[in-house]
Amino acid sequence: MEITSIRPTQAERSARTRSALLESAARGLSRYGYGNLVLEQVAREAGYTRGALYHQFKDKEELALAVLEWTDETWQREVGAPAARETDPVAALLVMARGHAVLCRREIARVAMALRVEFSGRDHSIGRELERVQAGLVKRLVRLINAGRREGSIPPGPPAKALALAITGGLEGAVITLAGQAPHDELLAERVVAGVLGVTPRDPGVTR
Amino acid sequence: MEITSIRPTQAERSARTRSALLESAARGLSRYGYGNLVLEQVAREAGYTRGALYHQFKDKEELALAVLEWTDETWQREVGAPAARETDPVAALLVMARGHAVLCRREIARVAMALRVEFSGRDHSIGRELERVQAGLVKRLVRLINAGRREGSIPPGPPAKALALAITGGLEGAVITLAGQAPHDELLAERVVAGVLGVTPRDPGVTR
DNA sequence: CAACATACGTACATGCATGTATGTCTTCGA
DNA sequence: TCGAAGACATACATGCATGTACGTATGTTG
Repeated sequence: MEITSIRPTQAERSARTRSALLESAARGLSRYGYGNLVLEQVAREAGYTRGALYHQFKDKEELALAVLEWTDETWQREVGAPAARETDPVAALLVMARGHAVLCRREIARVAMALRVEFSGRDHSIGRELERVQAGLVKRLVRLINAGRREGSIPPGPPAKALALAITGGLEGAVITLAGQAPHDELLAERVVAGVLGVTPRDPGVTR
Repeated sequence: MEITSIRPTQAERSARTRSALLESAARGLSRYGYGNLVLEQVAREAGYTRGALYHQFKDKEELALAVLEWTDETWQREVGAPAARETDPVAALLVMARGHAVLCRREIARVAMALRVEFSGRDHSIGRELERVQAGLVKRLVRLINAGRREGSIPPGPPAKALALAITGGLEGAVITLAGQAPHDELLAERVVAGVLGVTPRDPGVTR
């Protein structure tokens, strides 16, 4: 970290406004969706005008793609990485559930759901990027599920991919609807995942 | 049923076009959401023009409200009613899960999710109606959960309302993401609900 | 069958959000 | 220190979807 207070260099300045715009856009996307998102408001809530926004991003689409990338990175860092440190597959899946619930309190996890409603399955760059991210997550879940089944901690049943899809959707839906009702959101997120997997979580009853 | 084939009376004609428009709008809403829904396309896919649409509905908002009401009625008839015939609370909840999954194959269940993304929590008539429907469902779920807990078939845990919210969201999210992958969607919907409740379903998957 | 109402199509007006072009000020490199 | 480039604001042009006004044809009622 260099000295940044007195006179911010241009790169820093640019980076600051960029993240401010990204955060504002993420809030807007999760609240209103892509179609209803108005860039004037995004810029103003970040403390700028549309001029700054169009200076940083080519157009609305590229802004949305950047937000998507940003949220994915955040997810990988705050949910994916902790889960990766678990050795037991089931434990890893449950850690992901809890982490996702916690992340959702910051209402950034709704971005994916919002964009999915509007672009899922369409021939559109946002839709494709969305499915790319989703596919990566599903792939990871499938590996964990298969590992758990080989290990015997996850019972056999429907194809692992179906379980993975159900987990991503069910988890997102549940925590969004719970709207960050701590502390139940974590427990219930865990229960959704455990239920789909067909395992019984240790469930301390009173979250400990 | 009167004779309708030779010369449709005006009331019948009107009713036909109205449901055609409603169905088209429902598809459009679940695919694109409210903001991206273009009425020209809605009308054309139903075989009419925007003139017919504006004759049947005051404006876009009223159309969306009518769609919402229509989907709710469909849900009550095809999912709610069968569940109401079950005496055991847990059985009723699981029947609802399966029914919801089946309903989702017709991609009308996505309507609520799509509208929720854009209007949830906002001061808007669609948002309010959405929450009204949601509140009714949650109330019903809460009653079933409480009954099950008194009966002992559902273990104690977080507030019943939190469970109910998690069920609605988790169920919707899971079946939407599964996108009607029969037959797994039914089983996994059931597992989501069972997981949230903290019960173990009989699980005919491995047909014991 | 005549007068009227209803179902629907067509044409126009309006608003609003996006994207672009231009201008101003600050920072950077030589 | 001076010119160039970057960061951002302002002003303008364009497109597109909504809503409305009007026209037409098909039923309906006396």
